[in-house]
Amino acid sequence: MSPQPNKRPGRTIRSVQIAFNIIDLLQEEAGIGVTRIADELGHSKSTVHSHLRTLEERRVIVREGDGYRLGLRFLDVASHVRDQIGNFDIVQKEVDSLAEETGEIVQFGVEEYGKVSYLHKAQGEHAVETLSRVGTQQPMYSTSLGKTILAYLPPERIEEIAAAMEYEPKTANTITGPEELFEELEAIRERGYGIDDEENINGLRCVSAPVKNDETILGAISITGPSSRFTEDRLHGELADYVQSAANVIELNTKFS
Amino acid sequence: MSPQPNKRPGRTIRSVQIAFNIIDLLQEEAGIGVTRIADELGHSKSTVHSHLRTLEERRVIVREGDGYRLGLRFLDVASHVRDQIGNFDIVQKEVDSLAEETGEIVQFGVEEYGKVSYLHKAQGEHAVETLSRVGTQQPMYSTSLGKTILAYLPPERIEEIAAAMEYEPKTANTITGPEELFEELEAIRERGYGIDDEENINGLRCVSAPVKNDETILGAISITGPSSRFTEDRLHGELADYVQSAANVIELNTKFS
DNA sequence: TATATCTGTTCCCGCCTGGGGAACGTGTCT
DNA sequence: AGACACGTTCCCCAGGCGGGAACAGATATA
Repeated sequence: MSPQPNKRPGRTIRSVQIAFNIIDLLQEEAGIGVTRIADELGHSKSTVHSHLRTLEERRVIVREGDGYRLGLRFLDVASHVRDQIGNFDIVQKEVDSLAEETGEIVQFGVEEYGKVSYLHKAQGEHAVETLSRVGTQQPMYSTSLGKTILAYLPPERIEEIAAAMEYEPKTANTITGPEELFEELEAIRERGYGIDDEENINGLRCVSAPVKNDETILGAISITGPSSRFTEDRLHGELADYVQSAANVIELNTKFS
Repeated sequence: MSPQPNKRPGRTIRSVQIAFNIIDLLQEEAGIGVTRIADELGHSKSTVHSHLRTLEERRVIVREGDGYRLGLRFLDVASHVRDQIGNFDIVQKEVDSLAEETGEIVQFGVEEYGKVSYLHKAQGEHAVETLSRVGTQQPMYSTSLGKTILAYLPPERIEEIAAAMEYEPKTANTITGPEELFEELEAIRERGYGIDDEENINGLRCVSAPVKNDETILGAISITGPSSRFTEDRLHGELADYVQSAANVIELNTKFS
């Protein structure tokens, strides 16, 4: 469940861990009850019971029929989170319109904990289905969004993230080590946009452009599609132009906020 | 902070309460640190510290600069929550298009814990600003969404919710007691849509139509605007037609899911 | 109707965990 | 240097929490 390079441990609180295990479980599988949860997590029913009570009182979960699901409060929290990130409205608008214009998948991502998290995603009409989903994370070395954001982070942050990185080859083209990565980052900085040439998923290519506020990078915007439609030429030409101008629009609108 | 009619208490876990107090606090005010949180909640720094560690490990919160904010993981959770509710895509599409068509505020809400929670909201170009926000809750007796949903809940559920209700007069028109409420619900069932005639906020009127799946109500869709534009005639004519046909579209598309 | 077997709930006990105080380390203002 | 923020760590001890078991309904099986 957690083969990730563990963070500094410090002191961690068991009850809270249990509570979030329950939440995680309910996220994956809604509508289950006390007994099922207790089995799944290896706790006694009474323990789970008091946790459910607590979470219910907090409106974190809701009793529905005979089972629980996550509460709508999370929608509220999510909208607060988006607001905290920066001017989300502009990003959303720009992503949506680019998706409509091109018909492909357009995403906006930011760095969090050394990974890329998708803040918003829009799919045009002939968009391919991908597994990425708003809020989920992907590695930085195998995605164009990740590499592009990484390229513009402060050098010490790059080092820090790169040090904790575990290069898992997702396809034949995936970057497999730091040297290769640093070269790639340099290339991105030179040309101003990042490429994913079937490095994360076979058959898919992406281009992405950085969105900066002054000198600090906020995130990146990318467009994704099948290699058949995304030829080398289009990727470095038309498509790169698209994401770069979209990034510009966002930058201009965020500048004065 | 919690003047609501308390639920059945049972046993509740203190650490988890503290954890969510921290989350709530960070939702309201991002970027604060250990000391500030400790002061605000009346706990020792060490206590707060271990909680923050736990939450950070869980990716619930993120350290940013010198302070914490809620993590993007919430976006993921939120999208799961929406999926669990029903076919959210259709709802979203229908709400958006109705908002664009009419230029006003359109919302979709469901009942949770005896209140209305907004699942989605879209504002057309000359939409008024309202305080409602996705995920937040409003009382059922003073909103058209609430009354409409309530009208189509099973009778025993209506009783249950009505019993726990505290009628707070928000404007001169707010419903102030059960008799009045039940009459209103009956009227809604007869005409098939609900009205809010400045009962929640002065100067604002709404119409809403129920969205059902077979006999169970899923939620309701509403349109909101200033009384100047929302005359009696338009409300019961054109605007009622709008929400009802939108509700129909949603019903037809959800039916086979 | 009785029996069995699922649920969810409650009770109580004893261990251990989590909350608090205080000391420590570090950086940033005077 | 000093003073005062901040976050972090350490340790203690009480009481909170996890767990087992008993209890209460609801549903199924005979």
